[in-house]
Amino acid sequence: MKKKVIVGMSGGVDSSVAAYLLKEQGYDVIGVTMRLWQDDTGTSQEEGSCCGLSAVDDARRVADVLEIPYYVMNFREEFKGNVVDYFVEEYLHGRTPNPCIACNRYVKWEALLRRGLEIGADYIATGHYARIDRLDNGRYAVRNSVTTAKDQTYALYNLTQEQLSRTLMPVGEYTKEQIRELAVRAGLPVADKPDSQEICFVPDGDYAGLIDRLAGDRVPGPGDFVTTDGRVLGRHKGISHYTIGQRRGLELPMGERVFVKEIRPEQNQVVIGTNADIFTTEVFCKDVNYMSVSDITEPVRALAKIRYNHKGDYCTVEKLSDGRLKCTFEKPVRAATPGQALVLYDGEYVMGGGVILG
RNA sequence: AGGGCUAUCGCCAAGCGGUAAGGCACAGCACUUUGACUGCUGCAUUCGCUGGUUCGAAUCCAGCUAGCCCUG
Repeated sequence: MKKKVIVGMSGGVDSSVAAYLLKEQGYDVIGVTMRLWQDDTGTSQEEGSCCGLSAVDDARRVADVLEIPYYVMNFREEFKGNVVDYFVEEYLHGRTPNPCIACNRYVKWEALLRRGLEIGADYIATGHYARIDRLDNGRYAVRNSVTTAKDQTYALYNLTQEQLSRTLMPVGEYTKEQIRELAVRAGLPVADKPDSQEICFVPDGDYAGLIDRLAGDRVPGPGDFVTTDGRVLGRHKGISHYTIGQRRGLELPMGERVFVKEIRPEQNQVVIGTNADIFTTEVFCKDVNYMSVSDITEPVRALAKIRYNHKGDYCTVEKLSDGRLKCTFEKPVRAATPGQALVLYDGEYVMGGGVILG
């Protein structure tokens, strides 16, 4: 009896090859594109989006070539509630969200997986550059892709054991180059599509416009730029326009480069400092998801990534009585940003992670 | 309205008779799952204004204007 797998197809090269590989491996493959954001009017939405019109067209063509069943499923509500609203809310509170992590956990691996199970699937699969292993301790953990250059484990730290036990990521065994070659060899019509870039529901990068549209008068207005010792340096455009470590767009001619050191939502202030001012050695995080380990009972040394694309630095992780994690880095890290994820690594495996606190 | 000082790119600031440094800001591009960081490129034919001296002035001289300080 063939195992049935639902492949989330974005219309891009990676997920297309994932479907191809699974079929080659003997699975009963069903292609699904998730309708996430695009509205019913069918307007705009260009390439680079994971949920636009071209995505559906391309995915359908790939499914045709592979001769697998293909469906478009509507997840707009789930996406709006778990990703977009969260994204906006975080910015309103002066934090910097990572929507892809929320999308993975709550939309792809919760809504899609549930829907897949309902139609009899055994697994869900995606085109992520990561691998999943079952460890000796019985736990499932996301493992680095064979290419460190294209590693996407950071965005997957929040998946549950249940979700991981039903997940396949065939693309993690290859490099991006090999994936493109496979796409060409398999005759997939998307072999040379460019990688997507921006956050999919803000393709033009206009965060402010999106936040204005969704939050309206709840968007925080202008306030003061201040120094740590309370000196007012100027006016800012509203805290949702800034993130920790940001330099550009401040419009503060201080003679030297200055950066956002802290955002104080309750006082509507943005604290400014020099580059040296934004390094910290201690980072706290909450909402911890444990992956390769079931818990952290005593201090442990681990590599930690503080943002996507951070190469990682070593720290000692300690679990506090309230469940939060205290990470003490061996070397100060730059611009730890509330709202972003801190992901811990145990060798090649994701140990767990949480959300950075202010 | 007596005396002194200063006026150079959006901000700060070199320059001191030989044909406008630099920093910050800003813009574009690259990179990018932080509107991040970083990198690259660009950014005063012109030096408060008007005359004068000189082969040649932002640099010297005169007047005017503006700001600051002191004395009334």
